[in-house]
Amino acid sequence: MSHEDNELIKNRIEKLKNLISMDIDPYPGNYKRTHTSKEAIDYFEKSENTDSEADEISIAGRIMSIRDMGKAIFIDLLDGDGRIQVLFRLNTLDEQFKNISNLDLGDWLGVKGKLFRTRTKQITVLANNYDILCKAIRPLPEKWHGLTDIELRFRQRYLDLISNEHSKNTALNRSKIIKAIRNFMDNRGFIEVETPVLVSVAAGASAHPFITHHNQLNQQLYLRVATELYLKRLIVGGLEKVYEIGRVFRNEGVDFYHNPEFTMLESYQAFADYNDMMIMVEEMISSISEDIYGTKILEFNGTEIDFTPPWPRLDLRETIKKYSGIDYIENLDVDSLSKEMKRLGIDVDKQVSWGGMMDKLISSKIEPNLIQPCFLVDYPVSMSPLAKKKTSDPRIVERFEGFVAGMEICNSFTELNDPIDQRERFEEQEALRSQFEKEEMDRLDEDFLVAIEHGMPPTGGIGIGIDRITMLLCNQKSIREVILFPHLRNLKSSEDQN
RNA sequence: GGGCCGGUAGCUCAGUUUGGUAGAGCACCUGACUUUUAAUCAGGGUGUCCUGGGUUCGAGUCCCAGUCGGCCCA
Repeated sequence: MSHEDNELIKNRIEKLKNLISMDIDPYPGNYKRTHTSKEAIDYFEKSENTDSEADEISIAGRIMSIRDMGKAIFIDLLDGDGRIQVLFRLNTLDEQFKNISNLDLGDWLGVKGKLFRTRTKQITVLANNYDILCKAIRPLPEKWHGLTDIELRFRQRYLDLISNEHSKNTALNRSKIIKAIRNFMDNRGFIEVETPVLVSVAAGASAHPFITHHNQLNQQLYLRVATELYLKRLIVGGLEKVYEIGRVFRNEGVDFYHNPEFTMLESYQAFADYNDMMIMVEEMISSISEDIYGTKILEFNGTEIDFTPPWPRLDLRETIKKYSGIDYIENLDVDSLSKEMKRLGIDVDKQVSWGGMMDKLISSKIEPNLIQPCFLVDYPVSMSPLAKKKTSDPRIVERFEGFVAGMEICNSFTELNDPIDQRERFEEQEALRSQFEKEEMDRLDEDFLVAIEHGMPPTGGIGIGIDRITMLLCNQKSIREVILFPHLRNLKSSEDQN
């Protein structure tokens, strides 16, 4: 809808013109506030307790509510810390009082005045003077029901943040979680690094990449699907403990657990193995929970989740047997595994590799049962082209995945550092990709192979999905609630957005 | 990819069964009110009923196609 058509916008533009005609700048460059809403309230309470008179203060915020009593007007201002009430009176403001009629919900306002308590004991700023800091020309969502339309909440997240306190809290908690992870890693002597987002081989995970292009170099590039292989190059280079918190991009569907771009923590540690990684994960998650909420036990989706270490280590083979009756070691070829899975009613596509079928078996029959934090340990080699084989059984690698609330939250292995074996595994992946066109496989990265041919020490690596950790710690069922701007389809035209 | 549900005022939603002048609350506009707080009181309806076709004397409502979103399944 255009501005000319909408009466609410027309009214506001009219008020804007009124202000300008009175030589009032509706968009000043700055405003010096002395207190946030919370600081002002704390300050007043303290002065009450010590019997010292509170000085005049200045606050600033967005107008959320106007209660006009004629010659007295109450306005609620919302700032980053919360809300505070302001009282405007005719006989303290005079001509500025009349001008309040040019204010609307959503405008930004700076107010100077002294604090007091109303009859109902609410701490309030008695305005001595005010400045318009920004005139808004579109209305806010309704004050009581707020903004509930899920599509609008995501497309216009700023409105969601204004109207829905829990959305704001989730955003703040996500920031706290990432900070806590950085602290955790930094305190353990890891160094934070940044590796390329634009890569010429989208290696390090089995995922469809996004394709892009560099004009001047006339070079096809991909957005990374993982940071893994670059971080391991750094291990080769002698940086013994590294991590990166970075966006990765996977060209796949969108649902409760997946967004095409998401944030991963990946970390690699020389002279460590996957057992050390398990300890790191359980310590990290439980200590973050403790840091932010003061407890290691949180509710998620109506269930109590106890993050207290140690988390059970469940042998993958035994766990699959327990929940499905299938022993994968007895079914190492495509035909027999697909027969077993069909017997369980799992629809198996002809165009899926053995590893792809195992993935499906685990996600459909095992994952939903893993509610309390646990690790599934020791995976088949053919599902894990970057992991080191167990010395006791070359069909199995030292790999684990962590699960909480039926959701995979991390993936880790003792890194494969035998360059001959690594090359063979990559070649096997490339062969599988040409055999199963629909399925994505890990990619051979020659430059990475050259790196580890120079020698990578024994290394433990871990990848943790930050979005999913945030879901768990913020009690959000959907990944879209913890990503400020989740991916949505485009609307047909910009016309439709208004 | 398949099935089901939804899109009506700036926002939250009725109205669809059984086709007949487009509705409510908040917001907004006019007026009253100097400690209110979902302020209150009196008055005012501001609309591409998601889009495009079709049926019909007549479509928000029925039919078809599309689009965006939600839920379930793959």
